[in-house]
Amino acid sequence: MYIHIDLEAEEPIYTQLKNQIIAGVARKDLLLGESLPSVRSMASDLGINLHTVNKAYQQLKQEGFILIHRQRGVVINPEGIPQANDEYRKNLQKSLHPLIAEAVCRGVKEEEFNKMVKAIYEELNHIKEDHE
Amino acid sequence: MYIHIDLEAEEPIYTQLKNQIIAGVARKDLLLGESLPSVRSMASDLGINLHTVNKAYQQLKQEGFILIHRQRGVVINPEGIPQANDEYRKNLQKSLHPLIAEAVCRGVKEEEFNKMVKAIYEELNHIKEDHE
DNA sequence: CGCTTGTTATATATATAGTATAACAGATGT
DNA sequence: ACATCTGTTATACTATATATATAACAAGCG
Repeated sequence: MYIHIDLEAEEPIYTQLKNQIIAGVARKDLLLGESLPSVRSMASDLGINLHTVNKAYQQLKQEGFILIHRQRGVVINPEGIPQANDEYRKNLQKSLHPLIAEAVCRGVKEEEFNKMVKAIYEELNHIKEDHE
Repeated sequence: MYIHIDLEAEEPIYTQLKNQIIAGVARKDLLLGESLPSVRSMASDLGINLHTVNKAYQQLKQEGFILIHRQRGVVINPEGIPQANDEYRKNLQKSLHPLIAEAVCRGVKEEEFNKMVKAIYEELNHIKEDHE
């Protein structure tokens, strides 16, 4: 899977990496059980430090997206990603609230907001060609 | 308007303050043209430093939520908040994307997501009692 | 004039982000 | 057995962001 890091962005590198892996899982560009590159080779590929990759991997592991076997490496959780629970929903609501508050101030109605959400859902559901 | 700061939260204080003011505008708890406390009195009220308040105010000014007159103080933009434009929509989409990607991974369908959005829109539209 | 306003300038402390090396420990391949 | 790959841990360093503490400046108002 192609991953692009913007070193100039204000978003931390490990966050960019995390989000792109999560997006890869969401759009099934990364399948359950699929391997990810080792911290060293991923770091080398992206031109960043291995600790930065490790930080992203550790958080993805903590959140249930990946499993890390001592020497077999890193794989997308073959059991699937832990489904939404109350704590997750609470946090999602907390993240969504300020975005919607500003949207309301700027005149974005619920229908338009829903259209943006729909567009993102559809983008993530696009069928990908099997390449390679 | 009541503002509550959590000093232990990972979210920066100036961000908490910004978001609560924006939410106040969204739910019309703060009206256009209404005054905000001076940086010093707001800082004193919240038990934080005046520079932290100033940072929040500067960003709110930059984003068009408030006007700052040299000595008359700080007011919610009487002309109204600048309406959504292409740049704002692009940024909103950028903020929304990772949230939805994770939601997809965790089995949150578009309908449930829309329900959460709807709940927040409704919370912001609740009519407030006029208290003083 | 004296007060309050926002503003600017330093200085300091702490935390986070990122990099650079180095070393350790477990599993694999030859 | 041995070298090699894996994740992991430790240390050190730089840079930036967050937050505080003082102090001073400049403009308007009563």
